[in-house]
Amino acid sequence: MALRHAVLAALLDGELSGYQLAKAFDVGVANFWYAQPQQLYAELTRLEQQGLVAGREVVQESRPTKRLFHVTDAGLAELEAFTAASAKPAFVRDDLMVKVQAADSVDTATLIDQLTERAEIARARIELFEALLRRLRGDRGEEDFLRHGHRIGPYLTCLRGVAFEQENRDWCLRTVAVLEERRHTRARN
Amino acid sequence: MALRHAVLAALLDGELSGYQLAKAFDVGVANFWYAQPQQLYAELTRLEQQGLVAGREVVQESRPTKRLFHVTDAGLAELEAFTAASAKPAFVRDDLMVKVQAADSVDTATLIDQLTERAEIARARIELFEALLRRLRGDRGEEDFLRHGHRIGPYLTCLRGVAFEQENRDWCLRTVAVLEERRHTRARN
DNA sequence: CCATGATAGTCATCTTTCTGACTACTCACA
DNA sequence: TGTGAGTAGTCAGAAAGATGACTATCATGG
Repeated sequence: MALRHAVLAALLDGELSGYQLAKAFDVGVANFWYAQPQQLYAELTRLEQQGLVAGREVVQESRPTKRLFHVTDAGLAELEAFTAASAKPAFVRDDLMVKVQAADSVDTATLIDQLTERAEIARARIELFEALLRRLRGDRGEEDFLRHGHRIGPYLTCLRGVAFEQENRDWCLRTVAVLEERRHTRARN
Repeated sequence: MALRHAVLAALLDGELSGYQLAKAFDVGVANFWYAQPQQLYAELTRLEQQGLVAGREVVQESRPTKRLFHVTDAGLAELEAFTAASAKPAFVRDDLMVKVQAADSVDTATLIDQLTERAEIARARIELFEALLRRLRGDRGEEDFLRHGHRIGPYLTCLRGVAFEQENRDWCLRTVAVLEERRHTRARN
């Protein structure tokens, strides 16, 4: 039950509707959690029943009525308790890594294609995250922001997101290079 | 259904019993997949029923009888098909990141403790992975091994594991430094 | 002689996550 | 005039993953 905490943490940034939350999970939150909109709506319902978030209806003209949620005091207490509890080490689960693990037995060309595609995705995400970082720190320098800004949580996780994706991209490109060289070497024999 | 493919990929390294597989998932495979022993036994049973792996009993004296599994041709074909199918982008799911996202609202000291602990875990894993890399490449240099060695799959994924954990450790330490400086700054005001 | 830890594995069940298929309204564009 | 894209949300059920409680044997150390 950790999606609930990810939702709570995401809602700290201000009131959000389920729909907006889904958008958030596509960018900033994507650094450390991934979820479909349906899951988020379901989670919000549960959290509201338990009094950890509270929602209010906002009638809009020219758009459907939405419900904006915010974290309650009970929700904050829950987050606090969650933080105090020991976390199990992060784990990566990556289909692409499974494929590379089997690299010696499967088709190299397919693998190279997928690695290249992944490197491109990583590149795009780096740009996205860096734009988010610039937005979060405003006109301040990074050091200054981290020292004196408020709400540095999202900034810190985003920093990790950038580093992760850079590493991801570098590794993909390096792996492609290795596989390609081996392909050529073998072709010559 | 991706654990199945992780198991198949892990079994490419040679015949393994469920128990040995569980060990493998604690080290090399941990780079890209995590699973409990019970899940692995269950998965092996399913894979055997579907003819993707085959097992043989090995009676041992001084130890319980075990079953060693290897990937069948059908299993290889399955891996090939899996590789050809598009992979969904990797995602990280990390409790600790959720806590950092909420850093502005939760207890800083707890967070610092957990980040420090995580950095230490990362350090230990880096050592573990580097030892594995040395073992895999034997007395060859990395470049030479990657060019001419066989079974480079596990080596490549392990490289990523090292990079991931290094980045992990660096980020944890950097985050600790930031949080600590803020704590002191605030104490002064 | 007893406890502990490593080897080897099973069973049943519970949670959590993921997916597909829906409804409904508005706006812009062709 | 209707078609697609964006906003906003719901429901039911399938799939995947995690957990707790077990059984056995042998070796080692105290």
